[in-house]
Amino acid sequence: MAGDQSTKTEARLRQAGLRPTRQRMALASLLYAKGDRHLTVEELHEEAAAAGIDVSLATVYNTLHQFTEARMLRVLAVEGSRTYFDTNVSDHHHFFIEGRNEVVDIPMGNISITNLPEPPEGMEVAHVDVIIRLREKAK
Amino acid sequence: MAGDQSTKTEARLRQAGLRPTRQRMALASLLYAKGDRHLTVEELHEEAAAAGIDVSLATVYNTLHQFTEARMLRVLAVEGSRTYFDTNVSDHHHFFIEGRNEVVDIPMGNISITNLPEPPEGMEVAHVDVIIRLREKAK
DNA sequence: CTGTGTGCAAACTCTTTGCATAAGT
DNA sequence: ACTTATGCAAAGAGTTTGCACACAG
Repeated sequence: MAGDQSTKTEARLRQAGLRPTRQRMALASLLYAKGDRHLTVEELHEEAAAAGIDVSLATVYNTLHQFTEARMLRVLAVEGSRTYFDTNVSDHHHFFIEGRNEVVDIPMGNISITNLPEPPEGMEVAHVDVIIRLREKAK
Repeated sequence: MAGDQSTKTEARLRQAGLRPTRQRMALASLLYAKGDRHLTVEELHEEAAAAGIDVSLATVYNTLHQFTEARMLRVLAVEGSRTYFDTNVSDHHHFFIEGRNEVVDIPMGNISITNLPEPPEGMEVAHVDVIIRLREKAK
Protein backbone atom coordinates (compact mmCIF):
# COMPACT_ATOMS: atom_id res chain seq x y z
CA MET A 1 0.00 0.00 0.00
CA ALA A 2 0.99 3.60 -0.47
CA GLY A 3 1.67 4.31 3.17
CA ASP A 4 4.54 1.86 3.39
CA GLN A 5 7.07 4.05 1.69
CA SER A 6 6.47 7.08 3.86
CA THR A 7 6.35 4.93 6.97
CA LYS A 8 9.81 3.68 6.13
CA THR A 9 11.04 7.18 5.45
CA GLU A 10 9.65 8.38 8.73
CA ALA A 11 11.31 5.54 10.59
CA ARG A 12 14.59 6.32 8.92
CA LEU A 13 14.38 9.94 10.00
CA ARG A 14 13.44 9.12 13.57
CA GLN A 15 16.26 6.68 13.81
CA ALA A 16 18.59 9.45 12.76
CA GLY A 17 17.17 11.65 15.48
CA LEU A 18 15.45 13.95 13.02
CA ARG A 19 11.86 14.95 13.27
CA PRO A 20 9.93 13.90 10.19
CA THR A 21 8.84 17.27 8.93
CA ARG A 22 7.12 17.78 5.60
CA GLN A 23 10.28 18.96 3.93
CA ARG A 24 12.53 16.25 5.28
CA MET A 25 10.02 13.59 4.37
CA ALA A 26 9.67 14.98 0.89
CA LEU A 27 13.40 15.30 0.26
CA ALA A 28 14.18 11.92 1.76
CA SER A 29 11.51 10.34 -0.43
CA LEU A 30 12.99 11.86 -3.54
CA LEU A 31 16.47 10.79 -2.51
CA TYR A 32 15.75 7.20 -1.68
CA ALA A 33 12.94 6.36 -4.03
CA LYS A 34 15.09 5.60 -7.03
CA GLY A 35 18.03 3.64 -5.71
CA ASP A 36 21.50 5.09 -5.45
CA ARG A 37 21.83 8.61 -6.64
CA HIS A 38 24.36 11.38 -6.92
CA LEU A 39 23.08 14.88 -6.91
CA THR A 40 23.77 18.47 -6.16
CA VAL A 41 21.66 20.69 -3.99
CA GLU A 42 20.49 22.53 -7.05
CA GLU A 43 19.33 19.34 -8.73
CA LEU A 44 17.39 18.17 -5.73
CA HIS A 45 15.83 21.56 -5.35
CA GLU A 46 14.61 21.50 -8.93
CA GLU A 47 13.37 17.98 -8.56
CA ALA A 48 11.41 18.95 -5.50
CA ALA A 49 9.92 21.92 -7.29
CA ALA A 50 8.96 19.71 -10.22
CA ALA A 51 7.25 17.36 -7.78
CA GLY A 52 5.24 20.26 -6.42
CA ILE A 53 7.18 20.42 -3.17
CA ASP A 54 7.99 23.99 -2.42
CA VAL A 55 11.16 24.06 -0.32
CA SER A 56 13.65 26.87 -0.20
CA LEU A 57 17.17 26.35 -1.42
CA ALA A 58 18.51 27.09 2.05
CA THR A 59 16.38 24.33 3.49
CA VAL A 60 17.72 21.88 0.94
CA TYR A 61 21.23 22.81 1.99
CA ASN A 62 20.42 22.51 5.66
CA THR A 63 18.57 19.27 5.22
CA LEU A 64 21.26 17.60 3.16
CA HIS A 65 23.84 18.54 5.74
CA GLN A 66 21.69 17.15 8.50
CA PHE A 67 21.31 13.94 6.52
CA THR A 68 25.04 13.81 6.04
CA GLU A 69 25.69 14.16 9.75
CA ALA A 70 23.14 11.46 10.34
CA ARG A 71 25.09 9.28 7.88
CA MET A 72 22.17 8.97 5.54
CA LEU A 73 24.28 10.64 2.86
CA ARG A 74 27.90 11.04 1.89
CA VAL A 75 29.57 14.06 0.39
CA LEU A 76 31.55 13.29 -2.74
CA ALA A 77 34.96 14.70 -3.35
CA VAL A 78 34.72 15.43 -7.01
CA GLU A 79 36.58 18.44 -8.16
CA GLY A 80 34.63 21.49 -9.09
CA SER A 81 32.69 24.06 -7.25
CA ARG A 82 29.58 22.06 -6.54
CA THR A 83 29.07 19.57 -3.79
CA TYR A 84 27.72 16.19 -4.76
CA PHE A 85 25.76 14.09 -2.31
CA ASP A 86 25.69 10.34 -2.63
CA THR A 87 22.80 8.29 -1.29
CA ASN A 88 24.99 5.22 -1.19
CA VAL A 89 26.84 5.41 2.11
CA SER A 90 28.65 2.12 1.75
CA ASP A 91 32.24 1.82 0.69
CA HIS A 92 32.52 2.24 -3.04
CA HIS A 93 34.14 4.35 -5.70
CA HIS A 94 33.17 6.49 -8.65
CA PHE A 95 33.50 7.34 -12.26
CA PHE A 96 33.31 11.01 -13.01
CA ILE A 97 32.49 11.96 -16.57
CA GLU A 98 34.30 15.14 -17.42
CA GLY A 99 32.48 17.63 -19.54
CA ARG A 100 29.20 16.16 -18.44
CA ASN A 101 29.74 16.50 -14.70
CA GLU A 102 28.14 13.19 -14.06
CA VAL A 103 28.96 10.78 -11.28
CA VAL A 104 28.49 7.04 -11.71
CA ASP A 105 29.07 4.28 -9.20
CA ILE A 106 31.75 1.76 -9.88
CA PRO A 107 30.27 -1.67 -9.38
CA MET A 108 31.28 -2.93 -5.98
CA GLY A 109 34.12 -5.32 -5.39
CA ASN A 110 35.70 -4.51 -8.69
CA ILE A 111 38.56 -2.48 -7.41
CA SER A 112 41.23 -3.51 -5.05
CA ILE A 113 44.07 -1.35 -3.98
CA THR A 114 47.26 -2.98 -2.91
CA ASN A 115 50.34 -1.66 -1.23
CA LEU A 116 48.47 1.03 0.56
CA PRO A 117 51.20 3.09 2.15
CA GLU A 118 51.41 3.54 5.90
CA PRO A 119 49.79 6.74 7.05
CA PRO A 120 52.22 9.16 8.68
CA GLU A 121 52.84 8.93 12.41
CA GLY A 122 49.79 9.61 14.55
CA MET A 123 47.36 9.50 11.64
CA GLU A 124 44.80 6.95 10.68
CA VAL A 125 42.90 6.37 7.49
CA ALA A 126 39.45 7.87 7.56
CA HIS A 127 38.47 6.94 4.03
CA VAL A 128 39.91 6.05 0.67
CA ASP A 129 38.41 7.68 -2.38
CA VAL A 130 39.08 6.49 -5.87
CA ILE A 131 37.80 8.62 -8.69
CA ILE A 132 38.23 7.47 -12.24
CA ARG A 133 37.85 10.41 -14.52
CA LEU A 134 36.43 9.59 -17.92
CA ARG A 135 36.21 11.48 -21.11
CA GLU A 136 34.41 10.68 -24.30
CA LYS A 137 36.59 8.65 -26.57
CA ALA A 138 37.77 10.47 -29.66
CA LYS A 139 36.70 8.71 -32.81
CA MET B 1 75.08 31.70 -9.43
CA ALA B 2 71.84 33.53 -8.91
CA GLY B 3 70.92 33.86 -12.55
CA ASP B 4 70.67 30.15 -13.17
CA GLN B 5 67.40 29.72 -11.41
CA SER B 6 65.64 32.49 -13.24
CA THR B 7 67.12 31.38 -16.55
CA LYS B 8 65.56 27.98 -16.00
CA THR B 9 62.27 29.52 -15.02
CA GLU B 10 62.28 31.68 -18.11
CA ALA B 11 63.00 28.70 -20.32
CA ARG B 12 60.17 26.78 -18.72
CA LEU B 13 57.75 29.59 -19.41
CA ARG B 14 58.84 30.04 -23.00
CA GLN B 15 58.53 26.35 -23.62
CA ALA B 16 54.97 26.59 -22.40
CA GLY B 17 54.33 29.43 -24.80
CA LEU B 18 54.03 32.00 -22.05
CA ARG B 19 55.90 35.25 -22.03
CA PRO B 20 58.13 35.54 -19.02
CA THR B 21 56.61 38.55 -17.37
CA ARG B 22 57.64 39.78 -13.94
CA GLN B 23 54.63 38.22 -12.27
CA ARG B 24 54.86 34.88 -14.00
CA MET B 25 58.53 34.65 -13.28
CA ALA B 26 57.96 35.49 -9.65
CA LEU B 27 55.11 33.05 -9.17
CA ALA B 28 56.88 30.29 -11.06
CA SER B 29 59.96 30.78 -8.94
CA LEU B 30 57.98 30.47 -5.75
CA LEU B 31 56.20 27.42 -7.05
CA TYR B 32 59.19 25.47 -8.26
CA ALA B 33 61.88 26.60 -5.87
CA LYS B 34 61.04 24.19 -3.10
CA GLY B 35 60.25 20.90 -4.76
CA ASP B 36 56.76 19.54 -5.04
CA ARG B 37 54.11 21.67 -3.47
CA HIS B 38 50.38 21.81 -2.99
CA LEU B 39 48.85 25.16 -2.56
CA THR B 40 45.82 27.31 -2.91
CA VAL B 41 45.67 30.60 -4.72
CA GLU B 42 45.36 32.37 -1.41
CA GLU B 43 48.50 30.74 -0.06
CA LEU B 44 50.57 31.62 -3.08
CA HIS B 45 49.28 35.15 -3.01
CA GLU B 46 50.37 35.55 0.61
CA GLU B 47 53.71 33.98 -0.10
CA ALA B 48 54.28 36.37 -2.94
CA ALA B 49 53.34 39.31 -0.77
CA ALA B 50 55.71 38.09 1.93
CA ALA B 51 58.44 37.92 -0.66
CA GLY B 52 57.78 41.52 -1.60
CA ILE B 53 56.14 40.62 -4.89
CA ASP B 54 53.04 42.67 -5.28
CA VAL B 55 50.63 40.73 -7.49
CA SER B 56 46.88 40.98 -7.40
CA LEU B 57 44.78 38.01 -6.42
CA ALA B 58 43.16 38.00 -9.84
CA THR B 59 46.53 37.71 -11.48
CA VAL B 60 47.42 34.75 -9.30
CA TYR B 61 44.22 33.07 -10.39
CA ASN B 62 44.82 33.84 -14.01
CA THR B 63 48.42 32.80 -13.88
CA LEU B 64 47.77 29.50 -12.15
CA HIS B 65 45.14 28.66 -14.71
CA GLN B 66 47.52 29.49 -17.51
CA PHE B 67 50.13 27.25 -15.89
CA THR B 68 47.58 24.51 -15.60
CA GLU B 69 46.70 24.72 -19.28
CA ALA B 70 50.38 24.65 -20.05
CA ARG B 71 50.64 21.49 -17.94
CA MET B 72 53.04 23.03 -15.51
CA LEU B 73 50.49 22.44 -12.77
CA ARG B 74 47.68 20.08 -11.94
CA VAL B 75 44.44 20.86 -10.18
CA LEU B 76 43.73 18.59 -7.27
CA ALA B 77 40.34 17.10 -6.67
CA VAL B 78 40.15 17.39 -2.95
CA GLU B 79 36.76 18.10 -1.59
CA GLY B 80 36.05 21.48 -0.20
CA SER B 81 35.61 24.90 -1.54
CA ARG B 82 39.18 25.75 -2.37
CA THR B 83 41.13 24.66 -5.38
CA TYR B 84 44.52 23.08 -4.76
CA PHE B 85 47.25 23.25 -7.32
CA ASP B 86 49.96 20.62 -7.43
CA THR B 87 53.38 21.35 -8.87
CA ASN B 88 53.97 17.65 -9.42
CA VAL B 89 52.36 16.89 -12.75
CA SER B 90 53.39 13.24 -12.86
CA ASP B 91 51.09 10.39 -12.00
CA HIS B 92 50.77 10.08 -8.27
CA HIS B 93 48.26 10.13 -5.46
CA HIS B 94 47.59 11.99 -2.25
CA PHE B 95 46.93 11.95 1.42
CA PHE B 96 44.53 14.58 2.59
CA ILE B 97 44.62 15.45 6.26
CA GLU B 98 41.15 16.32 7.39
CA GLY B 99 40.78 19.13 9.83
CA ARG B 100 44.10 20.49 8.75
CA ASN B 101 43.31 20.78 5.05
CA GLU B 102 46.74 19.62 4.12
CA VAL B 103 47.72 17.66 1.04
CA VAL B 104 50.68 15.30 1.07
CA ASP B 105 52.09 13.25 -1.76
CA ILE B 106 51.97 9.51 -1.51
CA PRO B 107 55.40 8.16 -2.36
CA MET B 108 55.39 6.95 -5.93
CA GLY B 109 54.93 3.38 -6.92
CA ASN B 110 53.44 2.45 -3.62
CA ILE B 111 49.90 2.01 -4.76
CA SER B 112 48.59 -0.32 -7.32
CA ILE B 113 45.01 -0.68 -8.26
CA THR B 114 43.84 -3.96 -9.66
CA ASN B 115 40.65 -4.99 -11.35
CA LEU B 116 40.04 -1.58 -12.73
CA PRO B 117 36.58 -1.84 -14.22
CA GLU B 118 35.97 -1.24 -17.89
CA PRO B 119 34.85 2.26 -18.60
CA PRO B 120 31.34 2.49 -20.05
CA GLU B 121 30.91 2.31 -23.81
CA GLY B 122 32.51 5.16 -25.70
CA MET B 123 34.46 6.45 -22.73
CA GLU B 124 38.10 6.31 -21.92
CA VAL B 125 40.01 6.89 -18.74
CA ALA B 126 41.43 10.36 -18.46
CA HIS B 127 42.94 9.99 -15.04
CA VAL B 128 42.69 7.99 -11.86
CA ASP B 129 42.77 9.85 -8.58
CA VAL B 130 43.26 8.17 -5.27
CA ILE B 131 42.81 10.26 -2.17
CA ILE B 132 43.47 8.75 1.20
CA ARG B 133 41.77 10.85 3.81
CA LEU B 134 43.53 10.87 7.14
CA ARG B 135 42.53 12.01 10.55
CA GLU B 136 44.52 12.35 13.71
CA LYS B 137 44.49 9.15 15.65
CA ALA B 138 42.52 9.27 18.85
CA LYS B 139 44.67 8.44 21.85
C1' DC C 1 55.00 50.27 -31.95
C1' DT C 2 51.69 46.21 -31.32
C1' DG C 3 49.91 42.73 -28.96
C1' DT C 4 49.69 40.49 -24.50
C1' DG C 5 49.46 40.64 -19.67
C1' DT C 6 48.09 42.94 -15.38
C1' DG C 7 45.36 45.32 -11.79
C1' DC C 8 41.37 46.67 -10.02
C1' DA C 9 36.73 46.47 -8.92
C1' DA C 10 32.61 44.69 -9.86
C1' DA C 11 30.01 40.56 -10.94
C1' DC C 12 28.94 35.73 -10.19
C1' DT C 13 28.19 31.19 -8.14
C1' DC C 14 27.67 28.35 -4.53
C1' DT C 15 26.92 28.15 0.23
C1' DT C 16 25.94 29.69 5.02
C1' DT C 17 23.61 32.43 8.60
C1' DG C 18 20.23 35.36 11.50
C1' DC C 19 15.95 36.05 12.72
C1' DA C 20 11.00 36.08 12.56
C1' DT C 21 7.37 32.68 11.46
C1' DA C 22 5.50 28.02 11.27
C1' DA C 23 5.21 23.31 12.39
C1' DG C 24 6.02 19.03 15.27
C1' DT C 25 5.31 16.55 19.68
C1' DA D 1 2.89 25.10 25.26
C1' DC D 2 7.47 24.33 24.17
C1' DT D 3 10.98 23.14 21.11
C1' DT D 4 12.82 22.57 16.76
C1' DA D 5 12.62 23.50 11.74
C1' DT D 6 11.77 26.52 7.85
C1' DG D 7 11.90 30.56 4.73
C1' DC D 8 13.69 34.53 3.32
C1' DA D 9 16.96 37.72 2.42
C1' DA D 10 21.27 39.16 3.29
C1' DA D 11 26.04 38.06 4.00
C1' DG D 12 30.18 35.37 2.92
C1' DA D 13 33.72 32.75 0.55
C1' DG D 14 36.09 31.70 -3.54
C1' DT D 15 36.50 32.62 -8.18
C1' DT D 16 35.88 34.99 -12.74
C1' DT D 17 35.52 38.89 -15.92
C1' DG D 18 35.76 43.61 -18.38
C1' DC D 19 38.26 47.27 -19.31
C1' DA D 20 41.93 50.81 -18.97
C1' DC D 21 46.80 50.94 -18.33
C1' DA D 22 51.53 48.87 -18.58
C1' DC D 23 54.96 46.02 -20.23
C1' DA D 24 57.50 42.53 -23.40
C1' DG D 25 59.14 41.68 -27.83
